[in-house]
Amino acid sequence: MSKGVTPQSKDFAAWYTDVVVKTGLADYGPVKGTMVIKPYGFSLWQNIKKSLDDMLVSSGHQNAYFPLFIPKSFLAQEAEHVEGFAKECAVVTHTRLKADDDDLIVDPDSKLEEEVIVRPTSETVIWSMYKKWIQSYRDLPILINQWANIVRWEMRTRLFLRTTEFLWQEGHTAHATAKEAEEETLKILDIYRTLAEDYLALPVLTGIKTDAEKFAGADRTYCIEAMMGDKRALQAGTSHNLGQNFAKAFNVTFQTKDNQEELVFATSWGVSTRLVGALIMSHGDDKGLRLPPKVAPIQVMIIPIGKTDDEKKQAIEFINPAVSTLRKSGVRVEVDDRNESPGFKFNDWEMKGVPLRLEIGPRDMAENSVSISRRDSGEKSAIGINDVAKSIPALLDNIQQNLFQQAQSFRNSHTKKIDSYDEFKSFMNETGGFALCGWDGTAETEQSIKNETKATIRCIPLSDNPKGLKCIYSGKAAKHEVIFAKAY
RNA sequence: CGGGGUGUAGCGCAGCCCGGUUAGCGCGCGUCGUUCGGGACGACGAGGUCGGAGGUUCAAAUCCUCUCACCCCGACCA
Repeated sequence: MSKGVTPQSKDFAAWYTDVVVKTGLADYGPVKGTMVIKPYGFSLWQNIKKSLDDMLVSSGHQNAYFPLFIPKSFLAQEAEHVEGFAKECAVVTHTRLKADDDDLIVDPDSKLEEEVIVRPTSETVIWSMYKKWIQSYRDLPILINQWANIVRWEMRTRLFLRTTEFLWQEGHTAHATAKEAEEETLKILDIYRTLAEDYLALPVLTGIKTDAEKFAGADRTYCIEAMMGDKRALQAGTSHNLGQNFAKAFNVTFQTKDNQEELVFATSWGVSTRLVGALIMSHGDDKGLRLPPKVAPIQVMIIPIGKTDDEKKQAIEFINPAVSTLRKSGVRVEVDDRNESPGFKFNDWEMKGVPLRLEIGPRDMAENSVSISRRDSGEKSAIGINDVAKSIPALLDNIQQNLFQQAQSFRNSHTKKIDSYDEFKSFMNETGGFALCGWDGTAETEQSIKNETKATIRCIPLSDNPKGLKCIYSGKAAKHEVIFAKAY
């Protein structure tokens, strides 16, 4: 294995893969498009998961678990939904294997009467259950979330960004009124924005998807969109207002207070392990990862330095009281006592994105201090041993803020208002970034622009104000001011 | 499914065109010793049905045929 990772400027895609594999976040699985999330990557995911789960639970949602397998017929119940997912479903057709000479073959006698699909998302199975659970307005709302794995048999995959199987959470709520469902959809969008910005240090645009880009079966899809280090857009989370579409498909009605029968209103929403990819691509640099402290598996790595084992042991003893204090206050601190050279360890933990590194050697101990390095800025300084425990939380906080600000100013400096299509084309082909443009609201315009430039409408920002704008493509009066970008 | 490419040690590769008997190199790995403040070094050592099947030949990693797998580009993709 060569040292370090491919520089971003040389090949962003190769840099990304290098980072994921060499830092031990994930590895390729044996089946095409699958990945193993290794302990370091899983720990990162669990920190993200914990942050979001706390917010979901404290906003009144409950966790539950629905089956992996769905009757094939369920998918067909909602017309747009089936069209959206049919092409990427794993289908279970048999239940047994049998020996055939030296080989294992599918036992033809075990063919299923009704084939079963592996969930690509759970709306259908969940709504088939909600039908049983909902009779009266008193049964509403239902606010359920599940943490699960799903399978979408995509043709082209990339670690964390698009894998055949991935982990996510999917919320599925049922409401008595359209207003309540819309409020829920927006509440979740705001929780996702908070997760991205306050925990992942990832500035996001919130907006609504065009009909072409919305979820198959939704009335409206809201999303958070982020800019990656190569200026391409990544959809980081979606929140759908499903209206009464799934209630119609599964015939889920309830009795109102005044004894009327009405269809239930629904929402669904999800974020996935793709967020890990978003973190990597928005904060990473040529040395590797730069993890935001709030979700970093290790926040502080301690490197003892000494010519002898004895000196290293002294260094560890020197820092131990501070380590205990930090751990008690919830800081994730580790000591690297591997038998490697200090230089190797510095590079290793920098690649792995640990926010703070403490070096302790004879020189530090003589000064009664420790050397401290920030991964975000590369800054190094010395801190008195007695100040370590109290300054580190503040430093971690500062790193969290700084990563957010760097990502935000990067995005802002690559976001441009454009009103000529010629400029738009060269922006998409050469410069790259987010283009803020007028759009006439037609699917034809959207499709033509996609065909000609590969740029898509990422979202109609919630702050939409098309007054006086003209469509970048047709020149007609703009219906919306939208964000165009090339996306993952 | 179209176009291109690659399969040789855990990883990255050379050898193949022009067949030759013990198949190499770097990294990594093991043991021991010296090192240790920005990717240390030495000695010794372990590790291979050369993707698979068939063929040509005295002889195949190398030539021929078939086959499988994976990667990249495209089409596709909430």
